[in-house]
Amino acid sequence: MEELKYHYKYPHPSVTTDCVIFGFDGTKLNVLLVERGVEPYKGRWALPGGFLKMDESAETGARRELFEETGLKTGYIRQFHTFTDPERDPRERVITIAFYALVRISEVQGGDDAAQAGWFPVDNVPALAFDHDLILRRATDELRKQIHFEPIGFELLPEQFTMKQLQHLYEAILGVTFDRRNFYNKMLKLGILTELDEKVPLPNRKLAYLYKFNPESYSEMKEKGFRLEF
Amino acid sequence: MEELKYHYKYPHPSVTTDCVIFGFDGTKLNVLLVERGVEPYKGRWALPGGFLKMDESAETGARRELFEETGLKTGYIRQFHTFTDPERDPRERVITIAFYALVRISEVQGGDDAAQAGWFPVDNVPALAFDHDLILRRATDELRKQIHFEPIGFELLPEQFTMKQLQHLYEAILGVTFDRRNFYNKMLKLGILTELDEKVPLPNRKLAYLYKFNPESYSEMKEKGFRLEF
DNA sequence: TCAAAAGTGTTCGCTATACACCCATGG
DNA sequence: CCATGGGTGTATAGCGAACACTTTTGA
Repeated sequence: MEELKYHYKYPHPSVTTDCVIFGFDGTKLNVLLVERGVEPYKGRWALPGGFLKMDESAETGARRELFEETGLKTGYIRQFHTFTDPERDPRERVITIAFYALVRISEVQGGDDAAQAGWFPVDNVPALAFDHDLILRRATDELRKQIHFEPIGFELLPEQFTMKQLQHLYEAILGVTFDRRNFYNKMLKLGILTELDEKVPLPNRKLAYLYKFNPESYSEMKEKGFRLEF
Repeated sequence: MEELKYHYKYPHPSVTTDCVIFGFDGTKLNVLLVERGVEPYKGRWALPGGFLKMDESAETGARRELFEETGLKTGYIRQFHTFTDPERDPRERVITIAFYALVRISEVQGGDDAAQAGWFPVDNVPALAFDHDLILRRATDELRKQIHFEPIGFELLPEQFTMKQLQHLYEAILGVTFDRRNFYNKMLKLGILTELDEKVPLPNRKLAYLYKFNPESYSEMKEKGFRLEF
């Protein structure tokens, strides 16, 4: 029998973190899922996550998971909701603190984890374990809200990108289409992009300007009380 | 010695909910605090909160706390962040799921709780127990963000209110001042207010129109894809 | 020379803002 | 009759949305 070494006067729930890892493949918003190797929901796809250690904050725990699954040590990660339905885990009471992370698919290394992992378009995922469908939906909603007010989209693109790539990203996240010229103007007027000297040949087509996100000028604007709105 | 009846293979944190209860006194945004009767931080003011029961969701727990402190069974309540710093409680590992609630001060009954409770202006609270200063600050920030996109301010006012009261509320929350005429026009154009037939005499002055929030027309607009923006 | 995609500028309508006068009430 | 504060409308500027032509390159 297992040794039960930890004793409390009152019952305590288990606490986990789960992480919705978003990536962009140039066309669609994708999410990284892992296949469960153990019961319950063995063989089902699920969000990467795990138990919170007693000496780490939730964000530290979520970053640990992120690293274990993608090999990435930086990147945007944000806590967005804690899921606490008493029935959400069939075994015992488990509450989970949910995060979403934005990563560059190209920089992702296979996880150390033996678990099978894969990218899926967010609008076409298989049935997930536990309440992870709900968590994914909530994360997508939050990302959509967030991108109106914070320049987080750049975390999903290479450091240097074309305007068209950026437009596709916004369109994929928000589920709308923009007029190309208006999008260009609006983005440039925000003043948070730096135009690079180099141009890049598109897939056997002509040359396009490259841009990069300019965090300094964004911080500057934010300090001056500027409220980004896209 | 206490009886330790609950046993686990791995250590589990304690989980609490804390609730930032906002009220509006006509001039300033206020928060309900309770005085702690036990160590640690005995005698310090703190946010109402308590341990999550094993068979209730976090929101149910937070509503229970809300009722115990204010006697209110309805009202707006929203989870906004979970605080997990390992050092946030000096006794043991405690994570807290934080909510904010919006109530009408006038409807608040004294809590059943023996604890001393009181309203404080959010910009002038005493030093709080634990990390409750931080939680309060974060709640205020969230409320400010939220009120731009959701018609939640009405939860803080009487059912019937004058335009001036509504303006004062928005000004108190956002920390700005509005032009009276523009505020009137903007609010009325949103189409979520019903003008009542009755007028009310202001404090020994003339008569003013009364309005009430119209949730039906708001739901209708929301379904049509209208995005409220104030 | 033709197709595909990038770069660029103008017009128009709407919305946000700034602003002033009249009226009702109570003292 | 005077002071206080509520109710109302207009003029202007800035922003967002709609929109077309030219240029480059590879096939």
